Amino acid sequence: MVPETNPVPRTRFAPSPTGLLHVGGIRTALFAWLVARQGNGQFILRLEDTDQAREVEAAGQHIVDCLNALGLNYDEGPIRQSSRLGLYKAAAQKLVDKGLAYADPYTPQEVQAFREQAQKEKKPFLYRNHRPEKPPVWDGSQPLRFKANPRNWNWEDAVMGSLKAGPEVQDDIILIKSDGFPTYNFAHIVDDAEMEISHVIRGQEFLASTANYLNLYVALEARLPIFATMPHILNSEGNKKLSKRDGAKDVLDYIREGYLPEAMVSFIATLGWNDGTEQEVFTREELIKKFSLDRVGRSGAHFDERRLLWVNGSFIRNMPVDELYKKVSDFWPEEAASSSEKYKKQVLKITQERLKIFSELPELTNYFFTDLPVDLELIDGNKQLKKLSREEQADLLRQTLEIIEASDFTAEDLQAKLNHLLETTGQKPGSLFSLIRIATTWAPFSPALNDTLSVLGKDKTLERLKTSLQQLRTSS
RNA sequence: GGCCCCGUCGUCUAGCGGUUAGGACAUCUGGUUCUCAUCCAGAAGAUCGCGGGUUCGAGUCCCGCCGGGGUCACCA
Repeated sequence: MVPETNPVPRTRFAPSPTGLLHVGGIRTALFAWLVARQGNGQFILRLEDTDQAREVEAAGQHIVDCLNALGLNYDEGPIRQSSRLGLYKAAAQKLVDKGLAYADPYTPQEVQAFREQAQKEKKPFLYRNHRPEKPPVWDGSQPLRFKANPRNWNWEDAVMGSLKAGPEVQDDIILIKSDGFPTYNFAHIVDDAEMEISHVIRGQEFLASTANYLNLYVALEARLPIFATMPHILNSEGNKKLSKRDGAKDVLDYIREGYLPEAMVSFIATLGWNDGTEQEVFTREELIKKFSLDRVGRSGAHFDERRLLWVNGSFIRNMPVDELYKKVSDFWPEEAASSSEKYKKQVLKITQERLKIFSELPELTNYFFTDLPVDLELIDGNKQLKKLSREEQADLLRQTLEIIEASDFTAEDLQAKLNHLLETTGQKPGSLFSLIRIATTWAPFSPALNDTLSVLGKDKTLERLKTSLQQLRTSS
C-alpha cells in the first residue's frame, strides 16, 4: 500500500509524559521537526497521556522544555489526549456499529491464563484465538476490542524500506480500556487521522504492531500516513537501548553542562543520518535543507559522548566572541563576578579555541580573576626548568620584570620584548617562556604567553612576577 | 519459542557488482618560538558477523547460520 504523498507535511512528536526525555526520543522529535520545516509544514506536539497510572506530573513540562531548549518549535500543541476522550469514544462507537469492535467478556485473570498457556506452548499469544462467540453489549465497563481481519501486509517505510507482516502477529487489540481511556494503539491512529498527520515518525518499538495499525486504518477508513521508523540509540558500552536507568542523561542535563543546542542538534542528526558528502557538522539551516528520511540508517547507533564534545568545540570555535560571551554568562568562575564585561570578553577571546564545553570555563580561566597559590611543583616538574637553579630562575624573572615594565602591554609589544629577552638571556623559549607563564599564572596551562600577559594587564603581571620572585628567593 | 528489524575500523559512518574499502571522532607520532588547546602533516586501526551460492568479478544480489535488538500488556 502506497500512501498518497502530502504536499505539505504535518508531523508530530507524540511522547508519553511518563519520564525524562533521552537522546533517542529527542532524535525522533528532531527528524519529525526537520521534515515539517523543510516542507514548510507543521510540527505538532501531542502528549500521549492515556495511562493515568504511569503519568508523571512534571513530565509534560519537561518535554516542552527539552524541545524549547533545542529550538524545535512546534506549531500546534501540546495537545493532551486526555482532553480528547470524546473523539476516541466516538470512533470506537463507529467501529462497534460496524461490527468491527466488541466487548471483552473475560476477566484480566482469564486473559492472563490464556497468555500463560500460550507461553507454555512456546507460542505467541493471540487473543483472537479466544474470541467470544456472543460478546456482551459494550457498556463501557469492559475493554473494547478490535475485531481484526488479519491478512498479509506489505508496506513501505521511509527509513526501513519494504516491510511485511503476516496474520500471526495480528490480533484483536484493545481499543478502549475498562477505565474509559483509549489505548495508545487506538488513540494515536484516531488522532493522526483527525490531525491529518502526513508522516508518522517513531521508534522501532512500534514496528511489530504496525500490521495491527494497518488493520485499524482500514477499519476506520483513514488515509495511510507515511511511516518512518527510527532505530534505537544504544548506550556507549552495551547494546542496550538508551534509557535513563542506565545513567543516560536527558537533553536538559547536557544543556546545563554547557553543551550548545546547535551542537546537540547536529550531533543527534548525524547519529544515523548523513547527507552523502563528507560534511560532519551541520547547522540547523543546513539540516533543514539537506535532511531526508531515506538517508537515515537502519541500524542502531551508539551514543559517543566524545564525539559530541568535539562537535560542541567545533561550534564554539566558529562562533563570534560576542555571541559566545552571551552564551557562557552562567559559567564564569565565581571570582569573575566583579570583573568587567570588557575584561571577560578579552579572556574569552583567547580561551575560545580551547573551550570544548562551558563547564570547563572556570578551570580554564580562573587565574585571570584570582591569584592562584604558588605551586613550585609546576616549575620543578618542568623538564627544562628543573635544570636551572633557584638563583638562575629568580634572575630570569628579575630581568623579565625589568624589560616588561617598559612595555605598553599590547600583545605585539610584549612579544617583541619577550623575543628580545630571549636573545639577551640566551635562553630557549622552552624554559624562559615556561617560567614566565608559570610565574604569572600558577596554572597548569594557559593561552599564548603574550596574549595571557596582555589580557592580565601590566599591574597584575608585575605584581605576580614580584610575588613569584620573592617565593623563588625564599625557597632557594 | 513465534514474528520483525539490524550486523563495514573501538565509535559515527561512505559504499547502492569492478574502490589500494573513503571520511570523521577517539588513539599515537611529528610540526606550529613555552604549557593546554587549535591548526597542519603523518601513523595505526575493517580478512566488510560466519558459511555457502549467483557472477568473469560481491561489502554490495540470493540462501543458511550466528550474534544483537525489538515485539508478543486494560504501557506507550
